[in-house]
Amino acid sequence: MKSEPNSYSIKDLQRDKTAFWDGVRNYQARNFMINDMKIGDKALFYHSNAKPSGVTGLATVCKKAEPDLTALDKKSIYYDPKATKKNPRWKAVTVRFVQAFEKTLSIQELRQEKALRNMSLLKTGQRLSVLPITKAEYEHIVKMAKKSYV
DNA sequence: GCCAACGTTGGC
DNA sequence: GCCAACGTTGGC
Repeated sequence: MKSEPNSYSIKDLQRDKTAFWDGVRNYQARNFMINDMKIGDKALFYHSNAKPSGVTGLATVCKKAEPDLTALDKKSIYYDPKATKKNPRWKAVTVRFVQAFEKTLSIQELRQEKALRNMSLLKTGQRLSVLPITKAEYEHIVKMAKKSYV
């Protein structure tokens, strides 16, 4: 799950404990949250447009997708004129903080890993803010994070 | 700031 | 349903 740290960072999640992942306005990303993300699922927290960009921590899904009502709020930056009360159009899961890495695993470091070669996050032109990862990819990145503490 | 690689919109 | 124009994302 990607976020720009100047809008919502892993530190913000650490402080808040949980966060409703609102503001996703892409159908593919939304559908991942609705169809594929279940309570207890593990997630990587990724900082985009950051210095450096990369994985900065771990989270877990603690609430399944429910309507994202910021789409109905005209004052919200996430307002969507096509959303209605009957059909809010957008949904989002809630995630719980698990861990903040001491050091960001930068996208350059991730690209160097053969085990992550096929990771959807690293594919050119991918712009989805919510992306699926495999168990192997997740575990590999957790291992990398542990190594970087030594 | 640049720009490639998308997704979305809307006229037809 | 096509597709040009436009807007956005995000690494660099």
